[in-house]
Amino acid sequence: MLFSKLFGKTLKEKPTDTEVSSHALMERAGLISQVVSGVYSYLPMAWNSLLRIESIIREEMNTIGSQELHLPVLQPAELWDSTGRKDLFGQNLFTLEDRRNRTLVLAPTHEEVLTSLVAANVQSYKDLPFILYQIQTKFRDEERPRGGLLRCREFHMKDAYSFASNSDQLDSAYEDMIQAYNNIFDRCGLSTVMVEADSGAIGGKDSHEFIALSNIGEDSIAICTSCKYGANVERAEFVKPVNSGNSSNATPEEVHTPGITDINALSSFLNVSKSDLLKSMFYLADGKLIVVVLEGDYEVNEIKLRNTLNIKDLAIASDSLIRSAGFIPGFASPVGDHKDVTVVVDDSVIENKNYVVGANKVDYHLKNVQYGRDFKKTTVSIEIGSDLALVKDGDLCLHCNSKLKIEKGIEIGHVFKLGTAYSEKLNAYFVGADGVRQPIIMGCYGIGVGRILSASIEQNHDPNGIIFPKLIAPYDVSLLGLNVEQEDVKNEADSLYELLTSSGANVLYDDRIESPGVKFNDADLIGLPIRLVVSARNIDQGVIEVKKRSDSDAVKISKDEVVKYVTDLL
RNA sequence: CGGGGUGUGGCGCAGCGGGAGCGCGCCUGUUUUGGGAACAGGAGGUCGUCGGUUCAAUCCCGACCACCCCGACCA
Repeated sequence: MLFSKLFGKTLKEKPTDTEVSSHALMERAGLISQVVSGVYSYLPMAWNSLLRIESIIREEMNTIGSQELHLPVLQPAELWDSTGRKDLFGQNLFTLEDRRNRTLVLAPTHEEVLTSLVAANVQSYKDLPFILYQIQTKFRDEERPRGGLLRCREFHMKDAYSFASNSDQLDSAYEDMIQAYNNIFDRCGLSTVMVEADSGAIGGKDSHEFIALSNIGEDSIAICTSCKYGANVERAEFVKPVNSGNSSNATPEEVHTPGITDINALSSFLNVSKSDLLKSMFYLADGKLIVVVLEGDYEVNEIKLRNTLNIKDLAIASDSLIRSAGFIPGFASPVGDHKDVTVVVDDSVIENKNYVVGANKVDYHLKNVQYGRDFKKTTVSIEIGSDLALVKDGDLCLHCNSKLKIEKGIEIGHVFKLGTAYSEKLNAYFVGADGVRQPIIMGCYGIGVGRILSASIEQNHDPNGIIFPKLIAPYDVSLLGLNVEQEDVKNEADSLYELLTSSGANVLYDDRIESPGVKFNDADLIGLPIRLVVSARNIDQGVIEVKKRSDSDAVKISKDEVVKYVTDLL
């Protein structure tokens, strides 16, 4: 490719509306251009990269025996009603009407269409198992798109679905997929970790996310510093120490605590550790007031809370609501008789004794309070020992007791064992060897193609620009002709371009009449893996200068050997 | 959905009740040539939209829209 013909201009300055570096660099290097919030045009260089990423994905998907197909974006809304996901996606679902006033949706994902397609094509266990996948544009009306290609409203995603007649087949597809994902991210130059994930409202049992570590990421994960455990903080579990303190059965006693309304103040006022205090958090859950009780050094994990109680709408309760239920904010606790309130207790509270809790009376707390005797969980059918606490940095790993570390990252892949939730709703059944009709067991597996590009740039850049991993770079080589107005430079650069191109390299040849500084800076900004310099000075020495974008120094290679040298690096 | 910010040429920005400007980029010419060259000349803008105030609005007032950030939310 001749730089003089390349569509897409580089910019000297960072565009105003870009905050994260990958986004700014992609705009500056002329890779993408925003059309509206969360929607981008991919210019030729970005498109080259995305196609290379897609072909890596295809290779790895095909290697594990998946078949590619292509499903529509435009889908009838009723299909989404049949699984209840129209409501679940809610505002995030783009909907439109056709000329006959039929409501259609722009698909945010494809479980529904594919499962109904499969339902019509699978009758017997002999038809199973198999994996289907596609790379498709998806639409989600995100409330807050951000970070360029990191969170878009229109984006490319690879989605794969496995269909099995028994759980061994599902497990095996899941394992194959994990292996394929690791290969894909590896080849794309990404450093990722696989962690346990929350499987959400219609999820199955197992679910893992692939996270590209990055401090601009929107996901937080807890990783064990010693063993292999890692989980999204949404579901991360950790050791909750049992207090060794006194285990006497002292009776509750009021303590005067004037103006002490929060855990930190109470802890220092009474000179007891926060884990000896109980925190009562009030929520409005699907219209009902609930109080979550946990030790003072923990925060409520709202995802765990939602999952445990199967809550759809969850919000912090207002002070007025708390008061009207007979509690005093700041001095509230579940101790006492509270008919209309559901009490939910974190498992850390079950074993320990002699907590300090609010007295439901202004300026007073109670000490020597214990679960079971002085208050208990009410009504709801949760098992004792529900874990409702949010992991924090330094908590201990349940598996090896080492410290957990909290990291941020970008979710670039997600795998789920869906089970039979979709096949039951969409009537995708098969007849087993025993003659019994049963639902197909499913898994689903997504990868954000644009997110791979963004995350990869996020992990691979320096102050001068992008440092493209070699397998996903838009071109392999930047060939700079310095002062190509000089005939010998132009001839030399032209012929090197021909030689490299014919030996299989994808070369971006900077043939522009521009000063050397401009060319060096653009080459750094675009960040192709290898840079070659042809100049009068180098011609005199009979060499071509070769520099890897990731290295700081260049090497001089003789003209005759440079093509081999470069193609060996590819 | 709450809070904050910004809308002026392709990009980055300044400005101001009465001539729409600067830097970068772009075009032409001359000189230059290894890390964003110099000089000269030139093209390019309904100042986000609508309404109001005023003799006069890019500027003041109001509404709306768009975009960005923080939070909430998010298989």
